[in-house]
Amino acid sequence: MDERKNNLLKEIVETYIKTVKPVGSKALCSKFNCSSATIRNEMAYLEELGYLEKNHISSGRIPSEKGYKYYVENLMEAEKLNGKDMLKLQTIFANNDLQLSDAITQCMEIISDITNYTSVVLGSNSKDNNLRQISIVTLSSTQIVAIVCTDKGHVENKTFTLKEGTDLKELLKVGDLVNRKLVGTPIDEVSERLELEIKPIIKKQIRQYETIYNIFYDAFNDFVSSNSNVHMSGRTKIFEQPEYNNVDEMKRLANKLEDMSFIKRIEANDYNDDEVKIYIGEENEFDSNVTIIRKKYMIDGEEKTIAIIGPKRMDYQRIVGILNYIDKEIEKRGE
Amino acid sequence: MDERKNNLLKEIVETYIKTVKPVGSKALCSKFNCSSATIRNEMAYLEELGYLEKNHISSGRIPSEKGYKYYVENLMEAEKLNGKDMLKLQTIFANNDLQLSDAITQCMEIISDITNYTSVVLGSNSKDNNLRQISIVTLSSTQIVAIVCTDKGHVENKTFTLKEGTDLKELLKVGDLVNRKLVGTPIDEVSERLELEIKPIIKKQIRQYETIYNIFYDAFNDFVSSNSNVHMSGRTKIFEQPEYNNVDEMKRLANKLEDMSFIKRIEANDYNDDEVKIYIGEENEFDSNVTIIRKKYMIDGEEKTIAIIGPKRMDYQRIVGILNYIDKEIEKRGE
DNA sequence: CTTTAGCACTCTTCTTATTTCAGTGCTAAT
DNA sequence: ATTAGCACTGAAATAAGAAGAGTGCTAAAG
Repeated sequence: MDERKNNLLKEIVETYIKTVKPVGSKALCSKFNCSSATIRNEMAYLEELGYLEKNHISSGRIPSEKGYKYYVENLMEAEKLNGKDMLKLQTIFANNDLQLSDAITQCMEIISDITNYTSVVLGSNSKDNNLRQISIVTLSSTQIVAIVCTDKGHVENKTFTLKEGTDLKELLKVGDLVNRKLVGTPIDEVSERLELEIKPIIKKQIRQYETIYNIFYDAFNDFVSSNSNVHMSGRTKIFEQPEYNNVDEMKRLANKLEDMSFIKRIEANDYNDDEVKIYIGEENEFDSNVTIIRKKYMIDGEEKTIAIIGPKRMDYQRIVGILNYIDKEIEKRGE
Repeated sequence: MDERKNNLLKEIVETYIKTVKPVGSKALCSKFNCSSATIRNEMAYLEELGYLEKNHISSGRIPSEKGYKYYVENLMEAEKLNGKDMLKLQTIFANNDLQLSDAITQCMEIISDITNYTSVVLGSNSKDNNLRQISIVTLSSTQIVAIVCTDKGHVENKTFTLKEGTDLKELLKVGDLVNRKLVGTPIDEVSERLELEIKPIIKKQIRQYETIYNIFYDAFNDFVSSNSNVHMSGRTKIFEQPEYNNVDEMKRLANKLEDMSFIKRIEANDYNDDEVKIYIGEENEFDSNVTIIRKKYMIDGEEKTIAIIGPKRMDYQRIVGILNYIDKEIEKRGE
């Protein structure tokens, strides 16, 4: 890979990102001061290495996933934030009355708007949350709400309709007991400790212990399986991208963007550093026909992942620039 | 409209619902024991009345919106629930451990699955909710969660990052004050009373009254504009319907199904009885190319609307049957 | 050894024409 | 009131052709 080959690949990737049309040899002559034949020779070589692909034998070249990856890792220039983009985001962060998490939400909205990509903010997994408090709010003699709050600030609630004659005082008493005994417990261990530590106690003291036990059990169980900790912006924006402008692709993507089991895959397992991470096509577990760029942040005391979902020929520079800019703004807030 | 004309219209509507293909005169001969010419005469008459339409001059007929409406109001037989449908729903309601609202959610999932329509459960408007309780949960010296709960069992929460040195005790004190003074207030009047009744008091007693006041103000304000009270199932199922099987329709619908300002229109203003209501095409405010069938229910003490969104040639009988069946099951529970 | 002009070849896309077919409206006869 | 018959319409499918962008390869030039 001599310098010209690098430049050529860079040029091809960047024009393809802009035009979405296979790049032919003629169009590149002027930029490289040589004939189309020379370009074709180089292209053939890049294709042999697996960086370029053809749709059919006589079409122009498009970057392969490997090509994008090489581009991102070796060729892409240090991202510089587009002035217009920055301006729009600045006005949001400038508003200091806004809670950080709200500012982020608004940001993602803007980003989806100006880029036509879909963006997701994923909160920390319920595993990393410990019980902070459970409150029982009574609505009537047969209706209550159980509200569970974790140390990361997640709140889940569930309304219960009780059997006529259930003793609310007993219910509240058990609530207090849970608060005294179980605060600090990881959310997904609460069920177990409820069974082992709370049940034996209330079995003796509480008449309708089974009904009441089930309420607490349900309240926590819903929490673990809940998905309230995901915020998506511009879910349909990605459909503006030409690669998805056909019925089958749209359906496929729309379905995945609805399905929590897919959304959860956006946050991968091997996730232990602070850099912007780029997952191109097959590299990501969400969908092999998209690229996901993501980064983690500390937002209002909680570790969150922001991910941008776009086509494989996503505007990498721009998105990396934006994500790093957000980082800076968050740091400013922290001071 | 003599009997034959009625039967003809009914037949046309029902075959079109099944086949999604314009209905020609020949296909109906055998059913009516007459020639296609006779059918054509009758069809021409029904078209003149506005019940039928043609795609082009020599195509078969499809029902117009007026035609569907006439069908629904005059021709459709008393809905009878399909046995298979009932069976699937029965098993859900049979599980008495399930809270009613959860059963409903599961139901909607099933309904979307078996019909390929989208379904929505809309909770009551925030206007109808009164403050039941606000809790302040402290997470750290600079982080708190404000949790607002209404008498209908809605819960909203918001995490706040406080300025270093904010007095948490004072914050909690104001929380108590709000609970003492404002419980029972309609949610959308809370802001006003906060300003008029709470602010003057804390202005005297609390040092950082402005910061603290803003927290409460924000917590309630978010509540009013929130949309957590909507649950949608099978958002993408409707795309299986052939009428939306093209890129433009899909985009249009997908956008509307994302947009709260459209979703809210599903629950109309003139909404004061218990019957199943059917809004065909232009009749509904959500989208002129769909039909919305909806009904209101009392679910866990709250009035909720269930709406099914499908094409104009929706299977009216089936959906009306299902919605009425749900009603019966809810009543059973109430006993 | 690298570059390039030239040319045959491939494949897509667009346009146009042709055919087929389902279905209609109208007329005149039953 | 019904129906057979027929001309007519428009959609959909198929085919054929032309244009165009782009390639690979060869042989000559630098």
